[in-house]
Amino acid sequence: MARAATTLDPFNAVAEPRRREILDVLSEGERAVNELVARLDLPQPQVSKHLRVLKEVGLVRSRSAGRQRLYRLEPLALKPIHDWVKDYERLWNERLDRLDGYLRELQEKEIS
Amino acid sequence: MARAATTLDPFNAVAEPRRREILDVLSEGERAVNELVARLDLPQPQVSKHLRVLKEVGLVRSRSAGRQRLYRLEPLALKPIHDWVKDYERLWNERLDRLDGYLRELQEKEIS
DNA sequence: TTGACATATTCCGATATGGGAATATATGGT
DNA sequence: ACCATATATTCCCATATCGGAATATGTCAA
Repeated sequence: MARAATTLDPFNAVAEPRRREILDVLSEGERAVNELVARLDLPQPQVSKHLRVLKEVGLVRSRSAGRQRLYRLEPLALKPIHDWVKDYERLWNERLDRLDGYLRELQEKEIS
Repeated sequence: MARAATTLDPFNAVAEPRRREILDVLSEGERAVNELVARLDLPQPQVSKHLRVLKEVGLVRSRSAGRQRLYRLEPLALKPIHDWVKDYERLWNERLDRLDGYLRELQEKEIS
């Protein structure tokens, strides 16, 4: 077995920087493949392929409009990622607090 | 070129479920490879290999203690991921709000 | 129907990945 | 020095990945 399929979960889908860029653009609103290609300066097939992956994990939805295909973000599909990292936020805040405390200590010594 | 190296950024490192599990255990505190192996029921070499990746992206640090090697989490290295998804939180909350509003509307109609 | 435009799919090649097994490299105890 | 324990590394394999190029599919317009 190689790496887990990108299509399985949002973590994998989002591991690809280009796909994150696509999502970033879509966070501004619905966009045609066309516009994404122009915006990201990527070959059209690559964009379509990335969109396919994003769609399979439920991160985007699409609808047809004339000969264009409009993609929109499905932000809720990112929640699992958020939920996972959120728990770690506490940990690094504690660390920063300790660092802060340490710096204050140093400063007091300096003053005295 | 194939997929970007897992060792490049935390997004890739964390895309692997086993590595997320390792981090989850380490979030409880420093652990020896030994203990991780027992906890996760994985072959020792795999654990060491995953730890290597996590170390290269700065997600963990290690220190020697006798013949054991203790690994500890470096939570701050997860912040880039948090920062990225955080911006989307607003979007899905808005969506949920609209859904909520819609449900209230329905309810009011029902009452009247 | 034919042609232009928009998007999706397929085929190919290079590469990185994760797992397994075996082995190497510490380090401590006797 | 020798052995046991703890961990890291290496080798090999099957497979999935991304990129590029070419091509297929779909849709509108004249």
